[in-house]
Amino acid sequence: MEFNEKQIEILLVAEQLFAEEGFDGTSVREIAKIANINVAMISYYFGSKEKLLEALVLYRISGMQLHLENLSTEDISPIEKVEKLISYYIHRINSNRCMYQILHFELSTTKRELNLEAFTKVKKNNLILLENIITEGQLQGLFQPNINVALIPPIIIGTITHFHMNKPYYVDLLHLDSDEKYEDYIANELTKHIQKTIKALLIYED
Amino acid sequence: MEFNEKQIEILLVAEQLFAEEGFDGTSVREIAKIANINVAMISYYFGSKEKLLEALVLYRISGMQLHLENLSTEDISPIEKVEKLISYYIHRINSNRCMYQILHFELSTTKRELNLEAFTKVKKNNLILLENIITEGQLQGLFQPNINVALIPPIIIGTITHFHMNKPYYVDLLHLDSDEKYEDYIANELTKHIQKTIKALLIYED
DNA sequence: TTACAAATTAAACAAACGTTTAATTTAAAC
DNA sequence: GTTTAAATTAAACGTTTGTTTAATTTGTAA
Repeated sequence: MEFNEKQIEILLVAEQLFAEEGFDGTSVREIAKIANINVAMISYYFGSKEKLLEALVLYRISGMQLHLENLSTEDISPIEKVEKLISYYIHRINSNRCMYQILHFELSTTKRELNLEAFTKVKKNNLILLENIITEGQLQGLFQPNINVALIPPIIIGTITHFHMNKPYYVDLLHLDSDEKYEDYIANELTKHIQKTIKALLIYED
Repeated sequence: MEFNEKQIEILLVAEQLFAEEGFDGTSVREIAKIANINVAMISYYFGSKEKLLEALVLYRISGMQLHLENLSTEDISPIEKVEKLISYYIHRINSNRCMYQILHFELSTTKRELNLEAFTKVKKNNLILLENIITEGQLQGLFQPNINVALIPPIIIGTITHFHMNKPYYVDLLHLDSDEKYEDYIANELTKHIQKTIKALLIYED
C-alpha cells in the first residue's frame, strides 16, 4: 500500500486525534478541518472512517519491526544484549506513542474487528529474539535456568505504557515540570530502572 | 452519594459497556435497553451521560482503597509484606478490571475532564505504604539502599494491565484456552512472576 | 378515597454523525 | 486547444446521537 503526501497528512492528523480523543470520539469533519481538506476526501481516499483506521494501523505497524536481526550475533555479553533490546523496545514505544495508545484501545474493544496479525507477528518475532539471548546467557551460566521468558516483555511494555498513561500523575509525583524533563526521565531513569529490573530477574536466585 | 437499586443497575450496565466499547462508543439507548429502563431515566437520575460516568467513577473508586493499614505493623518479614502487597494489588486490579479499562482511557483522553483526585489519593496512599515497607527492609539490611520506590507500582500495575489488554495474544501464546485457565494463570504464574521480579529488584546488587 | 410527589413512559427535539451525490476545478496527455 | 481522468468541492442524505417535554402511572401518606 502506497500513500501520497495528502493521504499521509490525513493519516497523521487522524493518528493524533484517534490517540487523544479515541476513534469514536473523533469525527471525520474534525480530521478534515485540521488536515485542511474536504470531508469527502476521506471517503474518496480511504473508503470510510473505519478503513482509514485500518490503513493507519497498517501504515505504522509495517515500520515497527525492531531492526535487531544482527543483535544475536553481535560480540557482546548476553547482559548487554538484553540492555540493548530494552532500550530499543522503549525507544520504539516512545516514537510510536500515539499508535500504541490507539492499539491499546482497539485491542480491548469489541466494537471493531481490526486485523492485528501484523502486530502479533512483530511481537512473536521479538519474543524469539529475546528467547535466544536468554538461552545464550543460561548456557554461559549467567542467567538462572527457570525463567518465564514470555512474561518479560509485559514488564517492559507494561511499565512504560503505564507510565505514559498516567503522565499527569508522574509529572506531579516526580516534578517533571517540562516536556523535556519528562522525556529525559524516560530515556534515563525509567529506562535504567527497567533494565535493572530485568537483569535482577534474570540473575536472581529464587 | 447514595444510589438505589435501579441506579446501581444502570451503573453496572454502563460500566461494562463503557469498558467494552468506550464511553463515546456506547449510546445511552444501549445502556437503557440492557438495563431494561427508559432512556429518559438516565438523565432523570444522573443528569447526563457524562455525569453518569462521573457517578460511576466515584462509586467504584470509593471502594478501591487497599485495606492494608495494618500490614505495616504485622509481624512478618518485609519480603512477605511486599509479596502480600503485590497480591492485594493484583487482586484489586482483577476485581476492578472494567473500571481500570475505563480509567486508562479517560486518563489519556483530552475530551473530558474527569475529577480523578480520589484515584490519585488512593495511589499516593499505597505508595507511602510501599515506601514504609521498603525502608523497613533496608534498615534490616534485606533490601538494597538505592531503590526508586515510585517506579515499583508501574511495574506491578503496568504488567498486569498489559496482560489484560493483550488477552487474546497471551491466551494464544500460553494456551489458556478457557476463562478458568486464564484466571488461574493470573492468580498463580503471573502473580508469582511479578512478586519474584520485585523481590529480585529489591535484593539485586547493581 | 383523595392528594401529591416520585417514577416512568413515548414522543419529539435539534445537533452531529458518516457517507454520497453531482457539479466543478485541476492537471496532464495528446 | 482539446480531451480525459483525477482531485476537490458544497450540499444534501438518512441515521443516530444526547436530551427534553409533557403525559401517564405508581406508590404512599393523609
